[in-house]
Amino acid sequence: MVQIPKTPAPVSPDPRSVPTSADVARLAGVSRATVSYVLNNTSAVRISEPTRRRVHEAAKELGYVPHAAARSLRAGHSRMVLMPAPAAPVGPLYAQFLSELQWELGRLDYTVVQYGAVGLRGDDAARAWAELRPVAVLLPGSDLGPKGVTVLKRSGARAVVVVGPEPVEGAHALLMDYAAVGDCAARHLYARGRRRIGVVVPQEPGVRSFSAPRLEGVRGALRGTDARVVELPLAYDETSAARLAARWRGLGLDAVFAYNDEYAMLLMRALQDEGVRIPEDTAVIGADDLMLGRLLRPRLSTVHIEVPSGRELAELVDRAVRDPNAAPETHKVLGASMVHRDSG
Amino acid sequence: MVQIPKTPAPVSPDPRSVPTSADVARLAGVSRATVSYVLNNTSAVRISEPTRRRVHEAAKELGYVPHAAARSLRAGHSRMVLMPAPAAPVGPLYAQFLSELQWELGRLDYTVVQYGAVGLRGDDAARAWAELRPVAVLLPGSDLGPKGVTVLKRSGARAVVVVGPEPVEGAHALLMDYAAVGDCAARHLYARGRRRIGVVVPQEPGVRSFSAPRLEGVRGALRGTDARVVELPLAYDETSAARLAARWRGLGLDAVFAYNDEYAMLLMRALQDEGVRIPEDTAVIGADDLMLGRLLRPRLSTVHIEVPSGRELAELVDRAVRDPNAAPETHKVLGASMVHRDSG
DNA sequence: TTGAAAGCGATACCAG
DNA sequence: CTGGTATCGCTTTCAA
Repeated sequence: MVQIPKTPAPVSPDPRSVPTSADVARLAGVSRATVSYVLNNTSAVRISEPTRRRVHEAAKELGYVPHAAARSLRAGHSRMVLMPAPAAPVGPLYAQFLSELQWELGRLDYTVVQYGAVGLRGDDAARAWAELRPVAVLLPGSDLGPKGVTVLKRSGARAVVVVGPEPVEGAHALLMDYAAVGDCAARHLYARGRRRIGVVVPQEPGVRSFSAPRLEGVRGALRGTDARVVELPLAYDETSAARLAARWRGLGLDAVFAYNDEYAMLLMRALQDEGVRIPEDTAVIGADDLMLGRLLRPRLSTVHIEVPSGRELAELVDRAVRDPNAAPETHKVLGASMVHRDSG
Repeated sequence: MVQIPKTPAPVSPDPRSVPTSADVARLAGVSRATVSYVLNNTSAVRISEPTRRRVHEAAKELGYVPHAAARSLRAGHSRMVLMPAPAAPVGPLYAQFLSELQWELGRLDYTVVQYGAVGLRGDDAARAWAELRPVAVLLPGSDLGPKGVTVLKRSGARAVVVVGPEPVEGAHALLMDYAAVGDCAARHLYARGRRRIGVVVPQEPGVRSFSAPRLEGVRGALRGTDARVVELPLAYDETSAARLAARWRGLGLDAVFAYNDEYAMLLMRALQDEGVRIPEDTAVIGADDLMLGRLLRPRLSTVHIEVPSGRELAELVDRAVRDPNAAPETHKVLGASMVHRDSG
């Protein structure tokens, strides 16, 4: 049987197809190996200058771009750091943290990839992430169990880092102790003589994991005292705020901790419209220390949250990648401190 | 010459190495092909039920996860939609748009990947993106020339879509006509008798490409009239705002268009502290129609910007991927409309 | 119904 | 200094 040539000798390569290193080699009149050496500046081998030029020119002429998948398949590893993309829009604090992190990891020669896997939860999500064979996985919020961590590690991830309220077996952790935020606010209010304290809990889904610990922090700080805590569900719209404000006097509260500065502003406005004096009748406290709060009148007292620095996390990732067998580190990274202004 | 066996018969496979489909095949006592058939539910081939079970069990036992790179290398394509991750934190409007987009593309079975390539600009960035061989590339802001588009297309991207102020040769475009925002504000102010109009231009780098067209829109709308336009650089901090407010009366302005609601709030607060009455002495107008503006007193007039729906963009991407040869579509997606409240 | 084998594109070893 | 070639993990014909 006549042997059919593998490549039907495309004298003029189809311009519609993606050029490979073989195409470059052909055009430059060298082997694929040489192309690889030249384009990667491999120092172990010395290629003559004329050859280098021919290769570079051929690559440019064809518009050659190496194929990342092929490369990392061959190499057996990549420098991809994977993060699940947040499902819902997140606040300015997180956005700030994220871009800092990207920058810092970029400096360490990692590539940050935010992977939008909607609709996948827990271990399914872990499997989807593992398919990409990232060298490290960063999990803000961490809706992942120890099993998910195992899946990721078995698939080659040298570091799994959760950034969230609680540690996960087997993973490094940057512990955001949100309860401390509530604790901080509660102590402040208590010290200033407030005894009937409302805590705003956003009704929006998805922030539950942030708001619940804050509420618990307040409860914990006031347990065993003569202060009372009332949970106040609030949606982020004017109507909801107005409704809450309308029944304010009936609630008999002398202070409110409002989850964050944005909810604080919403509620404070509604209370003022209702004739409630702040801070005389009711003290109002926010969290996150946004610019916003400084611009309100009265100026908003707030809990300043020290988010982990992108640099800190980037370095943790790098350490973990270099020594995957080290015991998981757990850092508490959330300093909460009261910024006392005028509202309470 | 004695043939050395390729695989040195690892009877008990190293548990530290990542399991492959070959490991699954070995454990299940079948061939790799069978494993692939079973795990992908290939309908063209019928595999006996006992075999299926053995394969599934083996896969689970090993914690097998397929290798995305290998798969897409073999397949010659992927369903990855790539977006450069924003270098600087972005506003709530964009964040909202982004998560909607992710959801909609997910429904169409694409995977959205935000790629954080810091420090790369223009064509270098395009090359870095092209290495991932995405099926489509989405470019918010579009600091990319036609050459970059060519690179992406030659590397197999079936759709390149810019979402920004101006179209790019060869790419689909969702045109955000930011000049219309300035135009809208200017006409409104002019109609209400304002003639000496300030335009706040953020000093922060990175928003230049958004602020410049807004300023131009104002200029364009007032060209040939008796109104005067003054550019007002402003950094997003209280000091800068106070400094600007201090020299306000000297400027002799009767209106200001403040880039967006956040800058508007910052400036408005500083002006009020300086005793400038709003809107009597100076009208203040923002943009973006954030919740924020409704809560200020006076309520902030603002330009509502209709951002493209994630759905719209997702469908454009899908159309383009299905028919890559169709002429690039260009849509104007930015409706700007005045929301008149109390501040001007 | 299952298995053997050919590649996808890039790299690195080993000859020449 | 340069060229074959085996290999990474997976899919998919083609044969058995």
